[in-house]
Amino acid sequence: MRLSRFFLPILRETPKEAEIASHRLMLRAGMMRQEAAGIYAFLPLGLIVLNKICDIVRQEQNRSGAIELLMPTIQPADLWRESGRYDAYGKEMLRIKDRHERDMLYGPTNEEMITEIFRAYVRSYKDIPLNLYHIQWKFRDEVRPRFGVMRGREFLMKDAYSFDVDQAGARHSYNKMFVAYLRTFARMGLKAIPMVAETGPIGGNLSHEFIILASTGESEVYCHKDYLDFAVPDANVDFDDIAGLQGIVDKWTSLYAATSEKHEASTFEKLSADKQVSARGIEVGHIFYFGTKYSEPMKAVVAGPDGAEKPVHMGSYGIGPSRLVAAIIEASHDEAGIIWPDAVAPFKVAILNLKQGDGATDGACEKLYEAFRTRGIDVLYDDLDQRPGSKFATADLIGVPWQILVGPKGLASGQIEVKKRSDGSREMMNPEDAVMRLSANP
RNA sequence: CGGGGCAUAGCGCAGUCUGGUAGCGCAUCUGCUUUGGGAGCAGAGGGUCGCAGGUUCAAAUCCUGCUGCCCCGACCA
Repeated sequence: MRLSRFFLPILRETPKEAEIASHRLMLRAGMMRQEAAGIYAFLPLGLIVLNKICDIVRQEQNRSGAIELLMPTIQPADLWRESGRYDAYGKEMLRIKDRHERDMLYGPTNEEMITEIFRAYVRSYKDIPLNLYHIQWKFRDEVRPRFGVMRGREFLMKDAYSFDVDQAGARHSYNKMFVAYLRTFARMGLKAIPMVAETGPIGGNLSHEFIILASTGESEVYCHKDYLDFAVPDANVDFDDIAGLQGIVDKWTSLYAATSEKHEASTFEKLSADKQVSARGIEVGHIFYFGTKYSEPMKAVVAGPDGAEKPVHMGSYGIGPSRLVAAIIEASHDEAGIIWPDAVAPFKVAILNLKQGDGATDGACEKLYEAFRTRGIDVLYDDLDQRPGSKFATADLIGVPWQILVGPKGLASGQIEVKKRSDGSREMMNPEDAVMRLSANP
């Protein structure tokens, strides 16, 4: 992408409403724009990142055997009357009427609808287990939205729903998501720790929140330090290996880890002092097993081998991709701006033409730009007619992992400078070597 | 939902107390000079002062009502 043809409205000054780093940086880097309290438009740079996050989420959901569909944002109220949640959900649910005065709502979650879809088609135990997910915008009319997309009212959520014949099956489905989540967050460069959690209005009795540690997090959390060094299952993990998967989950739940709601100080304090981590955290995922809470009232039943119909055992599993954009920034930034982990970086490489209009630098930049493009590397070419200082500031702000500085100084000896955003290290090299180096492991 | 605050140009702000026809920095546009960490000079454009009433010869400024947004707390992917 040529910066001169991109839409990147960066701000030099911080809008006054932004208190925390991710909110500030997302506004300054031209990633999003607030349209109302807790409601944001994603601008091109923000959307690229959001899509990369969704890609990773999708890949890991698919790897675990979950199947993607897409449900609507607007739902009929009658579905929610069946489950009893139309009255129970309260003011967080945005209720609307259509032109025929029918009660509708903007979905805060999709248990009812997925159960309706399931019961419409699935009749036999032979057709399950089944895990269906979608990535769709949700609306929860939060009392007090804040911190940008960290706690917005409209937010993107990946929500998966599992259906099993019995509790043991549901447990395995739960474990699949547990392991998929470990992999998902690790691929984004995050250390997410599963913590025992309250089940909230979703219901059920087995639940973990996936929390990343960050000083600006909204939850108080307590955990064993060793979790920070646990190895995440690799891509070859066998999701059909019931015992193997249970082993992974057992390991990841063997040590103390709880949010403040479930915190037991007496247990926590028995850990040796150097293993006690008491911190703030950001919830980036939440998984639940809730049995027949919805299948029973909504009559989602399957016939067993004996012909008897029984309600299915369900679980639901959420990840907030829009919140993850902010969470990743909270976990990875410095004074100058964002530092994107490679996997979600909007561009891997930024070429900075330090003397736009100069034949030598223009030529070298164009050649580099073409070389990266033909190799399929996401590259941003800063071809604006601006001074070097502002180009450095922009590149640092938007957090591209690798910056290639092309100026007369280096070109005099046929070299360009490669700067690594994460640690600021720089190295002079030939353009060809830079292309080789940065194309090596995509 | 309780408590506090803010609303003036794209962004950050001054002007409001003490009423007199709106200003600063950055950004934008034009020209020239610059070019390795947010350039300099000269010029230009851009605002029904959140909305609606009221007081007054005159309202960004005073009064009343409304709306939006932010922060702290209680609740939440």
